[in-house]
Parts: sequence; structure tokens; C-alpha cells
Amino acid sequence: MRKRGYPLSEQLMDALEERGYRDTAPRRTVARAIAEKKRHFAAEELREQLPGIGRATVYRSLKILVEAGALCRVLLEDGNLHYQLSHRGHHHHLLCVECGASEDLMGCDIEDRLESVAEAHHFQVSGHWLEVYGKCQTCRAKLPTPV
Amino acid sequence: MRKRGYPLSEQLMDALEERGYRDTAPRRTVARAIAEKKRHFAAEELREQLPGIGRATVYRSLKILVEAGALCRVLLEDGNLHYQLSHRGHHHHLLCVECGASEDLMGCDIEDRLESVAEAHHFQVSGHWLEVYGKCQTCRAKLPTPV
DNA sequence: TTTACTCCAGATACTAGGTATCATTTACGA
DNA sequence: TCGTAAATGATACCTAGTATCTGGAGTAAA
Repeated sequence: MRKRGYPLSEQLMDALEERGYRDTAPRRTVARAIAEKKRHFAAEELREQLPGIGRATVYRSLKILVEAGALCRVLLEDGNLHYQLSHRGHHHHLLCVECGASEDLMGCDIEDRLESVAEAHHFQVSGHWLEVYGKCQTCRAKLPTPV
Repeated sequence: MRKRGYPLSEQLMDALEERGYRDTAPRRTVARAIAEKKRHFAAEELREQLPGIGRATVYRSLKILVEAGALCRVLLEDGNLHYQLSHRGHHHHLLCVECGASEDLMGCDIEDRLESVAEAHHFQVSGHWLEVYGKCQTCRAKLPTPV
């Protein structure tokens, strides 16, 4: 969980150090850039922002941050994969197709429903991927649905 | 819906013609190759199988077949995107992580649950993406879960 | 504090999955 | 059968990675 009054980029570095990764200057730079992101972003977008950092390093950092649970991957409606700061643990996203905002969907009970539906197919569920697309409260107000 | 006793590749071509696409030799070749697929496949896999067809044509054909609803895209657990013959209409997949088999999950009531969960977040749902991973009946029998 | 070792960085090349452009060819309706 | 719009294949380019390698930096032990 994120702590207040403690730089987000430091928390990202902590997550890496917990997993035995070293504290290096390029990783701090990447962590700082990610910490400033207000919403999900593409890998290439991040890389363009950090011309001083090697391409491989940016991608490697993204990968280990995802593994450490500090970032999560988000599948956009158009099939593109983005990254986003993550709460630890399993969750899903509500993605606004208008403004790109995303909300986390924690502790939903979709899992239980999946289990029972899958069981009817004699399937033993081990995981799932769910993204939900729609309009957030703000965009609903701004762009009323046409009749 | 697929018809019995009528070549699957013809049904793919029909789906395209319904949408105003022309009946061309390269498309028939692609359709025939797809029709023979027993399960989901990668784009590049299909292309390798069709050395006589231009790369762009293969990808273009995949794209319009997805748009026509004759193919659907499947997100594997490792993040790779595959293609698979599709029933028309909205559905999800149960993907076996052992053997790669997939079953369609039609008419599930996940939608309703999503609606209500999203409504609690003042979110208006317009779509979603769901893939379920696990073990199919056959693989459960072959590889009993270790204690 | 020097050494040794391992991890990490950046460069580069390669793979996968696409899209954009464009000249040429083909399908098909009038 | 002819004109046109659409499709093709070649090519170049883009995004998103991964693999490999050399040199450099972090770290722990001597």
C-alpha cells in the first residue's frame, strides 16, 4: 500500500529493493518519471520522456516493477497495453474510454461467479484477466448520452 | 452461426462478402488456412504457413475477419495475442493453460454483475474484456493437482 | 580500502505484430 | 468489355519487447 508523505518514486524503489534489486541511478530516473504519471501510459511514451536512459533499461525496469507488484499492465480497448501504478494484490480496472481515467475495482465478487460458471464446463480456474470499459462520472456529466 | 456440411472457409468468405469485401484468391487462401486451425494461433504462425501471400495481406485479412466477427482475438496468459474462429456475438473464453484448448463461454451473467459493480463507482459500462485461464477437464484428469 | 564478484547499463540486433505508402493488378458492376 | 474502386505485395516504418554482449558500477568480503 502507498504511504502518505513519502515520495512515490521512493516507494517504487523500495518495492525493487525488497526483491533484491539494486538501487541505481537509471532506475531512480525511471521511478521518478513513473511516479509523476497521472494515468496509464505506454512503454514507448515513457522511453521518449527519458532520452538519457537506454531503451533496454526502460523496458527492464517496467518488467521488474510489474513483477514486484508496483505497476500493473492495463489492456486498452484498442488492444494496446499500458502501464499504471498499482495497488498490490489482485484487482481490475474501470477504464474511461473518453478521458482515459482508470479506477481500481478491488475485492469484487466476479471471481466467485467465474468459478461456478467454469465448473459447469468442468474447468478449474487458475486465473483471469478482466478490463471494464465505459464512461467515468465526469465524462458522463460532460457528454450526456444522446437519445 | 456455423452451418454444417458447408466448408468453414466458405463461411469465412461469406462473412467478408456480407460486409462488402471482395472475393480474392489471397483471401481464400488465408480463409482456408484459418479454417484448418484446430485452435487459437498467432498471426505470425499463419503468415509463415502462407509464404506465397504478402505479409500485409495476411494481417489485413485477419483484421477484417475480426471486424466481421468471424474471428476473435484471444489474450493468452503470457500476454500474447492469438486469433481463433469465433461464434458471432459477445462471448468469453475458457483457456486451458496446459493444452491450449479453449471453450467459449456464452450467455454468461458476468455482464450484470459488472454493471452493478461499476454503477457503484458511477461508471457507465460500455464494454469489457474477459479471459479465464485454467485447466480443462482432460488436463485435470491427466495431471492431478498435487497435494 | 582494495579486491572480487555479481548485477546492471547501454548498444545493438533481432523477433513479433502491426500500420502506412504506393505502384500494379484484379474483381466486379454498369 | 471496360472503367473504377478495391486489393495486392513490396517496402519502410512503428511499437513493444527480448537476447546478447561489453564495460561499468554496487556491494560484500578480505
